[in-house]
Amino acid sequence: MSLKFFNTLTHRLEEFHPLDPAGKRVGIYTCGPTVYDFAHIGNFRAFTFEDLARRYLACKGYDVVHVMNITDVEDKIIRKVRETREPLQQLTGRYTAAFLDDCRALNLLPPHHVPRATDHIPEMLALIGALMDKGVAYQAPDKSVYFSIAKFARYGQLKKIDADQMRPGERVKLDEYEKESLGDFALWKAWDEADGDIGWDSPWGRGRPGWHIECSAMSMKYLGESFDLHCGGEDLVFPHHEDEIAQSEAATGKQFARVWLHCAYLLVNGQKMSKRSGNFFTLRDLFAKGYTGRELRYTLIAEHYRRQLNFTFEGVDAARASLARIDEFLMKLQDIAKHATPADANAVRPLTTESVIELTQQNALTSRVKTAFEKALDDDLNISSALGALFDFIRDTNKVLSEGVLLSSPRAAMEILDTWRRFDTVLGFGMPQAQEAPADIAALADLRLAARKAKDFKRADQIRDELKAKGWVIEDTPKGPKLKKL
RNA sequence: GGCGGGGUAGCCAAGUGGUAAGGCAGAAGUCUGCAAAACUUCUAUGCGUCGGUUCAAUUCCGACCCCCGCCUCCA
Repeated sequence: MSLKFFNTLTHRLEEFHPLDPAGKRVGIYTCGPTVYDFAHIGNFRAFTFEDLARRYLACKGYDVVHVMNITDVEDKIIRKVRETREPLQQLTGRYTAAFLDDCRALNLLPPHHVPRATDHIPEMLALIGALMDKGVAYQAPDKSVYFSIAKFARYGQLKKIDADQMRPGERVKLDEYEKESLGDFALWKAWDEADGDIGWDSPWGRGRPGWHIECSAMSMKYLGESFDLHCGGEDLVFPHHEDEIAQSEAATGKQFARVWLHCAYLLVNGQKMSKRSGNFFTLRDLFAKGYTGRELRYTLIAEHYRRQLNFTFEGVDAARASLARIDEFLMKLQDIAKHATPADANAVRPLTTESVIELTQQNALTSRVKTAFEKALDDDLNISSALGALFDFIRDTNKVLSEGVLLSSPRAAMEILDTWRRFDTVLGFGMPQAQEAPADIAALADLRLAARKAKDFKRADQIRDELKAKGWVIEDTPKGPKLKKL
């Protein structure tokens, strides 16, 4: 089956083929955070979607090299340094560490390279130099260096921008710049007093890099002048990615990234997140409300990346309930698999007629879900369809379980768990861990069992309530009572 | 003004020219001392509105309404 992605560059669904002639290595560059504050759940929607793309490529057998930058010098950072007087490196170091913590909480696979902008000033200067040499960049009277979009005929590949129809936003004061053309963007920003001691020497004077140049310099350094995938939020399409293409391709004469993937915005209660409307959340805010990284991961990943995701607490609660269903299912299987013998694990135990039937029945379900899962994700990461297939599988297998068929077959349970582990390399939800009850809890459970046997149900229910208050749920199964941590 | 995405049950959401996956929530039943979990059944004559094409449209075409995003440093 072939993997298809919706390429922003061509605006079409395209079959994915790596640049690598061997068809093996895939380079992905994802635009990382600007570390001047905690990242919010909207940021993490993008990072989670990129993680899914990366994991799926790996699942398909590609050798993925994932690069994500850390923007650690930029206007907002400089403003914060000025306001707080905290040294730049200390400030960005702190928020970088917080960001990486959050990534771990969401079970995002660490990128293979996490380059910081300030560590790559020489690479950026070299790129700017090349653009100056080619005559597509110029130094303006304000000493800043700009890229001249008029010199790059292909400008506007990602987004059809008609300069005459543009309505400049309100965030930029045009008269602050001395550019030749409105659309020109800064490659190097000349130092001014507000920058304080932040700045680097360059052939064009002291200053700091423009926003886009770091991504071009660092992606090409780690992935080569041409590479496979470049991802980010849809808000980066213009101007950020457009400008990256212009400056990279103008410098190298080669195609920059071949496939561009952009995820849609996350809204909160139907509106754009903003601190003013009180619907602005970081991961920390949600942890404080009792939600886990895993629950957020499910929430963020469960909606197709090109559709707007409306984040609501009802949505996270639904994610929690869905995960509980999955966990219940997996723990039931783990319980059965626990009784496996070494022979089961090595699959050399002679099969009984009964277990052959069980395995055959289960193999049919398993192969169906594998096919459906892959077919769904091959289709531009259609996660809804993939999860649908998974829940179909859970229902069908539960049915077999409730008929008592699988209960005696640790080997079948192990095989299902193996299949699930493979799905989970893509989903990253993790396998649930049944917790052993501590002695005092187990003792209470024994007391309850004794009460039940004596038909003292009032006492038994009392103990059940007591256990619940201590965070343990007791379930009576045909094999006896089972304790579960809440 | 330009460009783009979307409107499917209470909520989230997949999908197809042939009569609506899945999850959450809800109802009833089986099981249970009672529960829990699981299973079974039920919950959109309907897929924004109005036209058109077709044997047949939610799916194609046209018009319209509504929501959302981007249009210079926001993932």
